[in-house]
Amino acid sequence: MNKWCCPKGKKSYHHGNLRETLIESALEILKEGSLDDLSLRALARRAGVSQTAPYRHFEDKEALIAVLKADGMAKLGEGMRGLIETEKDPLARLEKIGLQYVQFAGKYPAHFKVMFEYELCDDKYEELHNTADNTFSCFQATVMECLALPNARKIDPAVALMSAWSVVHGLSVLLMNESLMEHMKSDHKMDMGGRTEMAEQVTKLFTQSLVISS
Amino acid sequence: MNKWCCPKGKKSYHHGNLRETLIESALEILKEGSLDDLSLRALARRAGVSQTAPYRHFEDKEALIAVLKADGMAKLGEGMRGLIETEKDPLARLEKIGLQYVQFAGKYPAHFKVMFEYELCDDKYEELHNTADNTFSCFQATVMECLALPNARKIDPAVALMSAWSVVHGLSVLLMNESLMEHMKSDHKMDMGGRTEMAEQVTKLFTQSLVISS
DNA sequence: AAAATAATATTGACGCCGTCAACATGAAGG
DNA sequence: CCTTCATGTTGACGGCGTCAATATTATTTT
Repeated sequence: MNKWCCPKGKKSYHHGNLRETLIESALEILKEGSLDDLSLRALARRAGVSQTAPYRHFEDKEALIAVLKADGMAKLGEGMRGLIETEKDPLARLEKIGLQYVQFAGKYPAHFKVMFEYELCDDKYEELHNTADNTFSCFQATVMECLALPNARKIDPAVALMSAWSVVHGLSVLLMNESLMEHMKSDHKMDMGGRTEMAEQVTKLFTQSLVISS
Repeated sequence: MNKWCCPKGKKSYHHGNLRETLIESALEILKEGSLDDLSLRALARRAGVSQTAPYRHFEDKEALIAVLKADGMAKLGEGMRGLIETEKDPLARLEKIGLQYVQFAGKYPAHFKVMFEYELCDDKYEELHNTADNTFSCFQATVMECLALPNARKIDPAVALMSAWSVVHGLSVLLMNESLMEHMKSDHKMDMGGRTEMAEQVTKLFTQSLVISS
């Protein structure tokens, strides 16, 4: 395939690579814009194609969103798998995973929002389902390793998992919300420090709660 | 005012109470529908009024949203103030406040989403700013009381505050997300139990991390 | 090579949405 | 009574997701 791809930018009736182009454009928009800027029509425009062309590649807008969600989940998962291999201490790894999670949200807020705020019945999209499952397993495995530590406190695994996830997810969301952070700084005389430092300290406080304090 | 209010449901050119009607309708929609169902046109329709009538009472859609956000913040704050008066033990109170927070999100997910996912420069809306500030202070004060306890561990106040808020907010958000919860239950053999129990245990785990374990 | 088929893209329309400009109605106050 | 001003209406604009009908081109079959 792709044999007919126009060699010198000549306009041809068929685009030849529209699906990938649309996805890439969408990811670019998510990098520099907000969720509202993401419309099928805008993507079509950007690809120099008619407004309904995308429907030959995505059943509807949700199907495109599902791909973007899967892409984000995959990126999150890659980072986690990297840390699973390089950081063998479960507690230290959990802290690093948490930091990574928060930084991802800070770097790509719109993409992060699509991943977690755009709801769709996602077992309808197999790739998304599997990818999310995979990424989630990395996180879960690390928490479970922490609970298996000799000095671990006795905590219900489900509670530990939800707690860990809630901390990093909540922190990600709150830090992304400018007006909330503005409240903290100006009106309550709180020095929030940098994103990274805050994330490090918050995750550290959490991991400490998993083991017997020495 | 209101003198001209139609006494027997007779249609009159002037509605007489449109602003409140719109707000109430919006709150109803948030109770039983999703955020997408909330449009100025739908509200106007529901009030039996033309599509541009709302613009005599709200500069634009954001201004209406600001009112809804303020309303939600006020309700959250009321609950917190109630607990400040009835529960004097800071740790127990923090747990109850956390539970309340999570339950609010569970009961009114759409309203909760408007409050935290619909971003707007909210110091443009004074009432919202003040209400949010007030509610936030209740939460902050409780965390600070915990840190002032005799057996409190030494934790940076900003870190403790962000941690506490992250836990309850993150948990609220994750529990609201059906597909994420579906992942947990089906694919990872986790029993999440009920919303309430999970919230209780998660917040308890957090408050324990604030004090020296006995 | 020619004809049939399937994939891909286009045009035009529909009903939503937020919002604006111009106009209509009617209550309030001199 | 007559003006003023808040409140409501009509009609329009551009944007959105999406559908039906049509056109163009790639691939496959004959």
